[in-house]
Amino acid sequence: MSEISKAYEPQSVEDRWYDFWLKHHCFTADPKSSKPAYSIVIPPPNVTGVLTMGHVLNNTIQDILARKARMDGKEVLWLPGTDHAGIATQTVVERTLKKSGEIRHRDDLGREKFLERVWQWKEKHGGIIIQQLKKLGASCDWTRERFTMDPEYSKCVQRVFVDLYKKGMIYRGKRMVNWCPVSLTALSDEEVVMKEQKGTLYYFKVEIAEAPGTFLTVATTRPETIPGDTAVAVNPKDPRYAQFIGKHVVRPLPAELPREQKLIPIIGDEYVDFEFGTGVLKVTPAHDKADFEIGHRHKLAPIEVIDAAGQMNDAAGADLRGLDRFKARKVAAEKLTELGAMEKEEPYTNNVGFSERADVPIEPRLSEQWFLKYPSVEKSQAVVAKGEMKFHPDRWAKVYDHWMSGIQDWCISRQLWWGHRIPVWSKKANAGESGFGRVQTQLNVFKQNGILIHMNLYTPHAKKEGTINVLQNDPQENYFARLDVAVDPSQTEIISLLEQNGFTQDPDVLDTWFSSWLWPFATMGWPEQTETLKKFYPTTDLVTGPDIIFFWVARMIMAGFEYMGELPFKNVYFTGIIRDKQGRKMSKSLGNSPDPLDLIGKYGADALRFGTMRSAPLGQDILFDEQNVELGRNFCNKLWNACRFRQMQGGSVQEEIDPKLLTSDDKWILLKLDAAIREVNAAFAEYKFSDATAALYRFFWSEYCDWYIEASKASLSGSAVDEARKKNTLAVIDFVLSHMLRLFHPFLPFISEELWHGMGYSGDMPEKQGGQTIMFAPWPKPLDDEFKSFYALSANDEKFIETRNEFIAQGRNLRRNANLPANKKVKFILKPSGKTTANDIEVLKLLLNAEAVEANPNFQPGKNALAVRGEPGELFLPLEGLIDVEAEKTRLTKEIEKCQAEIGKVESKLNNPSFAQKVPANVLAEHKQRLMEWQDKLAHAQAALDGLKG
RNA sequence: AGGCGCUUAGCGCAGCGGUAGCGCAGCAGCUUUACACGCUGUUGGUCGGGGGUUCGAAUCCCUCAGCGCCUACCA
Repeated sequence: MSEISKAYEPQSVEDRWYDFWLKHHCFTADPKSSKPAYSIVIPPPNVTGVLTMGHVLNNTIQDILARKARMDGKEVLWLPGTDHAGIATQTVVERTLKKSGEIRHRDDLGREKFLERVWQWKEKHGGIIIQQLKKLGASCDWTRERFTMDPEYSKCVQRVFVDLYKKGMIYRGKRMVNWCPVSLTALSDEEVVMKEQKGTLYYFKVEIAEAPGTFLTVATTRPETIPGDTAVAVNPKDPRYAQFIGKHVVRPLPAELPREQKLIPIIGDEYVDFEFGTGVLKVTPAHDKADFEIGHRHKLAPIEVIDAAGQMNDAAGADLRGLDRFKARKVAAEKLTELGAMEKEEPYTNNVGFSERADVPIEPRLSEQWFLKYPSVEKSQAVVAKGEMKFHPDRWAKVYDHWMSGIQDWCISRQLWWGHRIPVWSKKANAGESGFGRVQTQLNVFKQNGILIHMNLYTPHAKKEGTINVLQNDPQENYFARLDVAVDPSQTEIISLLEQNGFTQDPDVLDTWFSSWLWPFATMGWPEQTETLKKFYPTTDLVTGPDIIFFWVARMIMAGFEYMGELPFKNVYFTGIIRDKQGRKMSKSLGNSPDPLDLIGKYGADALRFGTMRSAPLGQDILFDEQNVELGRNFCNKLWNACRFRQMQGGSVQEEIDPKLLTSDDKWILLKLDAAIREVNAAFAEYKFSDATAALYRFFWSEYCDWYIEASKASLSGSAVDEARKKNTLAVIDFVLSHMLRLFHPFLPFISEELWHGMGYSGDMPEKQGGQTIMFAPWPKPLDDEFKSFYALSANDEKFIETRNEFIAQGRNLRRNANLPANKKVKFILKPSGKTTANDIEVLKLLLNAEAVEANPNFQPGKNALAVRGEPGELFLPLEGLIDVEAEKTRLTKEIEKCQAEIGKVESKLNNPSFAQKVPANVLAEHKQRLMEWQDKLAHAQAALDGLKG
């Protein structure tokens, strides 16, 4: 073993081993391997993103799982990659170009030039996060890194689109969608987050045209949409208003319009809640989802008054035209007041949908979009409900089930440029044109030749091939019919035919999640039945945040069933959310989000990993505190020094252990190792990583370092070193350390590898199973019965050391009671209770920090000698007048009180007649035993107190 | 508004029917020859409130309160 420094310096170690692993292809998965498969696909981070604490948590867990699986002898594929993140990436590039003054709008560049710039941006900033993941130690198979806009991946996306189109699952429809006036695109329901907003509820009155002087009062939060109102609705069962149904009211805005153009009907609709507001609802079909449906039921043509960018249009009238919708709200309210229509304004809190990305209120807007009816819904829902796919923690299964039950069609088109362009070519025809007969005939030739091609003809009257009849009752569309042709973009012949005939490709791109939902198989070479796909699909575990359970997890399950006929993963681990010390979410604006790379630089990647895992219990949010990382650093340093200590003892490495030479301490630590292995295994089985780290922490620090190593010094460097015994102790130490390093490896990959080699433990391992790297060393097995009986390990050894340690703790206590500083060496006297070996005495001396421990079976304590009693006998600390009698009296009195309290508790139970009758025998016996123990302690303390007085 | 979760020592958590525990912080002492990124000792809690079941409740049931998350078209 090479020379080892006093403190662990991760910086000099980590890069070296990462390069080593890469150079030796340790992360590369071999689909031809005969080992059982274990696989994870990474939740692809945004290609231009940077590493956050959330990524650290998520990817550390994946790395732990992957590394553990390798040590378990699995063939592991951890498949990495990045996501093109349509809106986020496009927004960033657009903003940058605007900021530099290069463009005012993306149209200034045009689609192709703009996309060139995005690709440039991606080349420049993309992949930073990949480098950062490497710093963290992520053991991804980088040879298989994928990007959702890779050519092969894009083909998968288009193929799936065309397939679902053919199946009639994808359709085009004019619907109310969530429109983001900043990103200028439609969003799916999942991309809308509800936020509580403080606003105003405006009450205004409208006159009933047929009954002049009679008014209805309407309550609204959005007076700016009044010009878009096409009716007021009341509940037909509402006795106050039912009589007015069929009459008309005069809409107050736009003010300049003549009265007869502002007459709108009073309609009856069960949707209206007569408890709320005034029970009269204004109906704005163009700008409200519910109103749209009411409008639809009553055949009311919508009036659009807000444009795509959220500004009022001409139809909104002279007062509002050109204003931003929020400015318009105020102006509209003022106008109502001015007109004398405003009755009152009340402060009001309601929930408003915000665009997740742009963080502005979305505007419900009628527009033509592509929708997907989800495939394989029932199967996907059942697989979790039946427990064939497990969620950890499982309460998320309920959330999933609930969402799947109320699943809505997915709006998959986005009015963006960065993404997968929708592979549909279409042409509209006016009523006078001859239609599409010629093109259809030509396309049918391709179809007959088995080339993927699907058509939908949209007309006001006919339905063909699953057509959705969108043109009916749509006066805004001025064409007669449209032919949509979905075709795989690789079919260039068809596309040129289409384009020659005046067809153009749909300008929109697909929602980013429409590509991510294929991730588990599209990354593995689908639709080819590749070796990789056969070996590694379905994947074993998925690790992700619960915030994307609908965005991603649910959709992957459905895509998995639809295209692979099988679930995409067997287990889903949902991490918590990383928050700051005060429990706030990490965010850029709060500045409470530490840069993980800074932390790695300061403390090391292992420290960051360990600190994070230690504080991340399953199913709970994580409060990030740099102190945890510091603790991880301290832990690594302790591990480093524990190994350094072993190294300083010299001797040859990993000798055979001779059962005959084992001390009780040796046996004890072997049993503790066994317990630790079992605990860590149990924790892994339940994905409880914080339990695993806690067990390792306790075993290594408290049991191994604090007790075992200190005790073993008796054999290693005591007054009378027995060479054979020393050699045997070193063998035990090597045994424990070599197991421990392996247990640590998934959590602390770098330092464990460094020490594995540094200590020479790799030396006697087979090349592929630990010889080359600890990564493939076999995961420690619990000690079996054969092992235990060969080394004569028994519960008695464990019990003996445990009581001995308790005894030592009490002995150390004597010092404090006597106010003796730790550096004052004192002599203890032991009155042994049974056989006491020289080694036992030596261990006592070391652990008591004593000048000497004198064994004297006939010792008669004089006055002022402190005493404790335990397994090895009675221990005395003679003090000859140095003792602080009062302090000791206080302590003993306190102890007596404690004993009496406990005795009281147990006695009151035992004296309860029904207790003895009803309680199980073992519990009764245990209580009696407990009573005796406390009584014994009481007697002892009482005697000691009496001794002081005497 | 519904659903889920949480409430145990200053902080973060474990325990989930039979003597309230762990880590960190705090306090006191210590250059004990692996480690001050350390060692030794140690102070903190009627387990959110109330009621019930039980011989026995932090643990099971009911109820109230606070916090958090998710779902939802109440203007």
